[in-house]
Amino acid sequence: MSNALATKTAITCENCNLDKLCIPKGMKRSEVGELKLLVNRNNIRQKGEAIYHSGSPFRGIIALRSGTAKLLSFDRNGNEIIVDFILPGELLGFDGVSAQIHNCTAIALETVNFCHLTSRQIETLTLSTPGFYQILLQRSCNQFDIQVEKLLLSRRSAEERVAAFILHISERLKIRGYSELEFRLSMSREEIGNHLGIAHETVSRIVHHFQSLEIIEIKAKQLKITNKKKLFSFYKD
Amino acid sequence: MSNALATKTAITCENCNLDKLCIPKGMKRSEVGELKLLVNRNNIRQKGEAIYHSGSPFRGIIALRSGTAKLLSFDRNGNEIIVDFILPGELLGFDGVSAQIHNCTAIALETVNFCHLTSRQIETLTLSTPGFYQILLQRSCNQFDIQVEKLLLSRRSAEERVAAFILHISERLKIRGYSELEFRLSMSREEIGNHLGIAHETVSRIVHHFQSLEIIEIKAKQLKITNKKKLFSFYKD
DNA sequence: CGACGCTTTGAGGAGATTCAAGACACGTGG
DNA sequence: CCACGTGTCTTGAATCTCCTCAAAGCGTCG
Repeated sequence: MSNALATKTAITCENCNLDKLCIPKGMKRSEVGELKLLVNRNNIRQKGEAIYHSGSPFRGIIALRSGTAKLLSFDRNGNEIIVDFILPGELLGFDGVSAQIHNCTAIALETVNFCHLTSRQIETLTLSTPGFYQILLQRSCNQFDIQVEKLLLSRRSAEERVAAFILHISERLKIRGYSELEFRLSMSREEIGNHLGIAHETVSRIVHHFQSLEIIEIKAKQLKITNKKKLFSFYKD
Repeated sequence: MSNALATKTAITCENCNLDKLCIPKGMKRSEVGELKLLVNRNNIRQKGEAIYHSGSPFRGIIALRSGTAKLLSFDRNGNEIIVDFILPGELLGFDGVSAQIHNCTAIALETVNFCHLTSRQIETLTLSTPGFYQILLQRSCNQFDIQVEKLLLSRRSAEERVAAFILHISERLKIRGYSELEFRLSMSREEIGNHLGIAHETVSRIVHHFQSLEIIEIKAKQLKITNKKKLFSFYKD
């Protein structure tokens, strides 16, 4: 059992990120059952398979129930640029809303299981749940805040970026109820570097450096944060 | 007359960016008059004055009628990081939608005149204009596409970034009906560098380099693109 | 067990930064 | 209208961070 994430019960409507769009904002708990019926569950993709492709028509929002994915675009030379990693319980597909055509490609980093809320189903929800659209709007404007956060990060040193990366993953896993101090990094060094805008060799060197400072323990993809405070000081100092 | 922008008639509801939110998407031309009555026009800020501050409550969307502004955040040391420049006819304020608190500060780079569509007025429009919310959603998800564009740009050389910066400004001015080949850069080299993530000395050197290649002519803040094709090749090759 | 891909480690080099100093532009007041 | 001062812009030189290239180590999976 190498994948710590897989040991937890799969994400359901009640604990997936979509709940933030339903339960707290006017949608009654009883209605969540309705949502359950609405949503297409148990879609599977194997490692390396695409969930959707850049250029394909937008078909709705996706929620990862288990597994991890990468969201990527391509530069003018056709090299992939990893825009984000999507962790279990997180949402995917907003890159298709604006133009109704996906701007990015989503690829499974390991076997993933996901729900699919189609455009039509979103319409249904909009009608039955007043405020649903407003929530979608807030959620997507949230992208703006995230964008600013990423901009700030892009100005910082390679070391600070790696520290921030580990802390962000940790925080996001924690929110969904996973262990925040010990988890598996499903992505390669190459993919981490790509996402952070640094060479994979640099990632390797920094991870090694953090280990020698006894901030983390890392063996292959399994990561353990042993001194979160110190790691955080790398990011915030 | 040093400011080429000021020579054009001021932006009105009919040619401001907001029109994209109304006319093409279900709002009849006749209703635009209604919008005119709704909107608070002729707000003024002098150079250096804030339009809104980070941390202040969201009060609605703003459309610049004339003048230029910068949208900024602060890093952990309190240094400003310029998230974007806002040109005449463009919209401002989406950084406050998600949390209902502004995430950024907007400051006039020269005297600006702007319209203000308050949250309440947005509500009114939502009720009277079906699909208005959907359009706002698309507009804000558009942020996602822009974010990807910026991510790609952040991976490129300083020279490519400056080329892209000039071309982007040119394109945005063109869309609003201004000259695309000759315009005034209201922001300082320092501010350009800040925005692009490079030192202001580097901006200076690159601008000088482009001049020596006869791609642009620049005198103080006045810019003329003399070889757009070549400039574009710097960006896309 | 062997092959392949991923990761680590080292050496050298390129691009951009930082620091420093001088040129220029602009607005102010005499 | 010009002299002056301040802030912006330019230019040069030294330095640094991170990249690229290269090769070896390690793990994983057929």
